[in-house]
Amino acid sequence: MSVKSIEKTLSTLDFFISNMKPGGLALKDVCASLGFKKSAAHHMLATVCQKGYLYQDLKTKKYLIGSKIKKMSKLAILDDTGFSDFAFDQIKKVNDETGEAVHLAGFEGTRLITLTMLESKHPVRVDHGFLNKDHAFHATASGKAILAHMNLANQEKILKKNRVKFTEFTITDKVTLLKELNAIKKNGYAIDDEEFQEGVYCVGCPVFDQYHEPVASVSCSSPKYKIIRDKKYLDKIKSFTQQAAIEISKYYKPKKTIKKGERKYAA
Amino acid sequence: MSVKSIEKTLSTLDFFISNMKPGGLALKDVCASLGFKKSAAHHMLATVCQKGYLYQDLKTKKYLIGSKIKKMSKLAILDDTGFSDFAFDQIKKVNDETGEAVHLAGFEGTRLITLTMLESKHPVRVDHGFLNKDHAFHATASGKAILAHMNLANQEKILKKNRVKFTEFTITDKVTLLKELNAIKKNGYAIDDEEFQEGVYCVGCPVFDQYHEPVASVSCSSPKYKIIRDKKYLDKIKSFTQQAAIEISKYYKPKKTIKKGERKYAA
DNA sequence: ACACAAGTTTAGTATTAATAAACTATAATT
DNA sequence: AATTATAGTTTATTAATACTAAACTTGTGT
Repeated sequence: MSVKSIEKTLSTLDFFISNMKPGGLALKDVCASLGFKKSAAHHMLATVCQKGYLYQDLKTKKYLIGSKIKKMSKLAILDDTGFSDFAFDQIKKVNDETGEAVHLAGFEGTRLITLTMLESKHPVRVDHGFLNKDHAFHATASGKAILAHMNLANQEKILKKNRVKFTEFTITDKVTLLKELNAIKKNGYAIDDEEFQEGVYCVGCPVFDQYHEPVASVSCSSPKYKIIRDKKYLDKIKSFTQQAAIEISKYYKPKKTIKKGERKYAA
Repeated sequence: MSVKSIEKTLSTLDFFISNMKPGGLALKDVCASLGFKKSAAHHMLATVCQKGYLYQDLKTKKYLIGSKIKKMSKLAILDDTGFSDFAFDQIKKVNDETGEAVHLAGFEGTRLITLTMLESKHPVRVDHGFLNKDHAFHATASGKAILAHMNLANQEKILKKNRVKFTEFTITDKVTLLKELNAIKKNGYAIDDEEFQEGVYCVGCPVFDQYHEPVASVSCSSPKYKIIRDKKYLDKIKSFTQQAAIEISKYYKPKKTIKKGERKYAA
């Protein structure tokens, strides 16, 4: 079950984060974009302002990002960039060698999150269109690579969530998907053959922590026609992606600087 | 009117931001601290997780800061540090010359926010205990300095909000406060004589934008006994604080780099 | 293996958030 | 300057929803 007024509120914050304009956003803009009644939206925004997450300009009546959200941006808690930074060199190597888009994905509970990515020859470290966006576990090489190595209980939790059909090749059937995951576990890499986007072929390899629990994945995407045209091209991508994932896994191995005690399992 | 479920949710996010622990926070911790029933809290947290603002570790069941919040911390929208950076040198000068705590406060709608502060000899640029915290307009030198120079309509809006009595010296009576504000406007500086904290005496001066609208204030706090002991000490503090406020106001004067058009009024 | 603690789910009720309409204030138009 | 239009705010009502309580499940420690 979910609490609807919270959903609406957080969707509104999402909207502000993605669509902020210099002078702020007007009530009617929020209503128009999110389909709220102005009265209800007003009550909601008043409450959000009261808590300091937004604030309303006294003259223009427009809503702006409040101090609470700004405060968040300065918090040390959020600095978990260590892993992404460590992984970056490896990600870059795959990008350099293949010239294709490379992604590093992590997961939070049942969500798959893009931590870092590199576009074909164009490094994009801060592209908020894709970065931190959550993706489908069942329809991506990154997702399946992680999923395959998870314990069955957590696998189940993620698969229980809606398995959206993105293309005609998206595997939505549970049994088929479980077979696929088994194969991935044996092979050590996952394939996304136009399952998320048409014409896009990806290879994904899992990153493990010190307990050999999957915690992230590296994936490399290529236009499918290249894969078809040159059989060896896939082998090349596969090998570099796999190597990167192995190297990144070492982040969890030698160093004892990582939190000990609390973290006995994969996230 | 305010929406209670939103209040609770945002209070919960506040709680996570302020009280986060390495392994995350447990449901029972949230309930114990905020006085929620576990069932209700569970529904709420499930929704917040669904929206990606938090997430739940699959093994430990503890709740952690989600990607949405992390994403916020990387957004360019939030970078309004220009003003604080410009002001810092002036703030520092007051701190160097007086050795006392100096604050730069701005405001968001009807809230007074600490933007930067310097402790006696100990520069604290990132102290989340005080930074970005919102303070009382009616009981601080910073607040009254801004309030005095505001237009009456906005003054009214802020004064309408609860005027809490912090000490026996806090002015809560509206008529008395309005007289005080008039005097401040004439003098060009505001005094907080133990109105917020006992034994603490502050001087506050307004910072104006290009339209001569008050947008911020500089304040300098001193233990009251020093003020009593040495009459000239107050003059010294007053003079440095005032000078800083005048200098900081220049941020809005010459440079045309500031957003033009949209911002015709004070925030 | 048992008991305890923490988290999850469910169904029912009472509170609450959304509605609609009236009102106010501000901006645009003639 | 007066009028109309537009956006935001407030209020009372009702329909919906979030909270409660209790049963259930899962996991942990003894």
